[in-house]
Amino acid sequence: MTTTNVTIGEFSQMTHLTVKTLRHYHRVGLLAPVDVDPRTGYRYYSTDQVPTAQLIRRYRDLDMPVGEVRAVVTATDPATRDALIATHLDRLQDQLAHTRSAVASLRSLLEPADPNRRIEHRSVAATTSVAVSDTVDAADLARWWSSGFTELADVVAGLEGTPTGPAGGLFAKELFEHGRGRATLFLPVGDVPVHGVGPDQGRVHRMVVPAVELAVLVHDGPHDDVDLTYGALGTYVLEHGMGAPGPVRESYLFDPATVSDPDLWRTEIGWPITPAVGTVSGPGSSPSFDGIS
Amino acid sequence: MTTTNVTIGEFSQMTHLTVKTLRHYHRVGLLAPVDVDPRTGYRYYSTDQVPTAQLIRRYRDLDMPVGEVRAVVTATDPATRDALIATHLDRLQDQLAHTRSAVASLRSLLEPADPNRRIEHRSVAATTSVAVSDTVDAADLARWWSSGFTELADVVAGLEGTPTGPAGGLFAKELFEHGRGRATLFLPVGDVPVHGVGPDQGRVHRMVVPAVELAVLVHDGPHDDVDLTYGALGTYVLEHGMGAPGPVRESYLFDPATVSDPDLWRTEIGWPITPAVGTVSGPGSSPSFDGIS
DNA sequence: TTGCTCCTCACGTCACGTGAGGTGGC
DNA sequence: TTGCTCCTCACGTCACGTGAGGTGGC
Repeated sequence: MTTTNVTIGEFSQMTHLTVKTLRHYHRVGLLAPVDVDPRTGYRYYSTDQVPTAQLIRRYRDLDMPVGEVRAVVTATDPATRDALIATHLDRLQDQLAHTRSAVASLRSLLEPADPNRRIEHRSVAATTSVAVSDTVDAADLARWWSSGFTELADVVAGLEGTPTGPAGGLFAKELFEHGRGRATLFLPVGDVPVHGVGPDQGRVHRMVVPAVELAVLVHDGPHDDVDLTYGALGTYVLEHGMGAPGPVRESYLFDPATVSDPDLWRTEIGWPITPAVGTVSGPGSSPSFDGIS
Repeated sequence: MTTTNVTIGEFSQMTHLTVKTLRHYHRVGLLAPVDVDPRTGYRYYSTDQVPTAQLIRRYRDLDMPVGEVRAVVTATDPATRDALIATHLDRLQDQLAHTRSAVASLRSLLEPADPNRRIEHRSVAATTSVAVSDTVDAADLARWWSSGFTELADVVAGLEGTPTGPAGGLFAKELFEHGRGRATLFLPVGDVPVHGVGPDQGRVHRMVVPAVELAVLVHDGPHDDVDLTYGALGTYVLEHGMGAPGPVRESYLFDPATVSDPDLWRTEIGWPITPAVGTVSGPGSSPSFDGIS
């Protein structure tokens, strides 16, 4: 073992980590020098530590949080380590996909605006459903949504004659206003008794989705752009002074388990409104919210 | 114009920007409400502002800094705006490329280490060169390097019998230790009088690159990984207690103007060492630093 | 001995989020 | 009137960087 202890400046030149960064990593316990002179406070690193420092640099280059880097470089079990790395690489993939769709979405936003889409009013009746509910962060919503769909489908698969309409979602306004709030995914099962779904089956429970008056606008394509439809719909509702409390609804006119291309998705957004007085609103016979009305 | 003023909460639901974020954007002057009640401080937004908010969301999704987003959304000239956007999209491309190479580099680091490469000692004589020098941030080094190469090549193109050796670089240690420092790119032109390159021609100037003793290690491939070679070389030099002051040198045994695939690059890294006493070091006849020695 | 390297400590940066404590609006 | 919405202000987060003021090592 011909290792040598070097000063922080020398170690910095060897690893291309700045002196400030090395002191920071010492403070947060990510990379401690092998020796610290108790009198002067001088840090001494071993040439042994160069490979570790190089790995740390790579992980940080990939924006892995410092806490996770610490877990990776101190992991004794290679399987644990590899799992952490794989999880992070997946995260990078997700970010890349997100960036791609944001670029596409920006391009389409900069084109001349699409003609105003048709908004309709709809009275939706209460429906018995099976549902999953959670308080979630807006940032995690997409992941939550797809795993929730799978959970629901698994439970409903064994039931007869179900579902009786398209799946839907309820999203509390705090989810958008504060970035965290209640989200519910439901599948209408009608009034047939549902064997095997008692008050609780795993996280899936029965619930009666309440009746509501909605202004409804169709959103085509992936949900990265769904804020555009919310904007158009909210503008309409508030300019007509008919906003009402309660969660926003979404109705999924596709099955994400079989339609894997989000470009083919069709979603209806329903914004709660005050019941129309002196206005004739449709009897709820449109195809989309049928399962609910 | 059927616009309506809405509260911050309503605007938040319409745009999917949180209330906290909207207040922040007001504070930093990115998106001001059309009206603020002077008595209560209540913010009121116009439904007109929804499209702008949606754009802001897209730009921020793409990690465009708030200051730039402000410039983009307040730009009156579409050409200016488009240029800002294009610049940012280029930045994203660079980041993507950087991430890709960091992933590749991580994979190779996790493989069993490559056999130790051969380090040689070399005495390099002083050489007359043309050069560009700047104090640069380490983060900008790659960009600086390629544009500097172009500048040098342009000036040298008209000279006869030049260059007399491969291009090289000098990098002050502060560049690595503090993330900012002096960097020099040079092309040896020998002792022939160089017409047209006086003391100054644009940023290109003549300089005598001084003689030095070096430990030299070859680095193959793109420079994203160059810290690995610095680590191996620095470890060797310091374990033998022969570190010397002065900038690190690089010698580029390829022409980046013609070899566009960085996988084919071959770079020599030279770390200053104390002149060998009682050790026979090569006479400097190796091919790489020949132009300098 | 000079000056170069290293040290600590407090604060700054960026884009928000958290949370306390309080008031206005329907 | 209740409680829900909105407000400000101060501080926290993350991963460092900046800069002042001071000491150690060759």
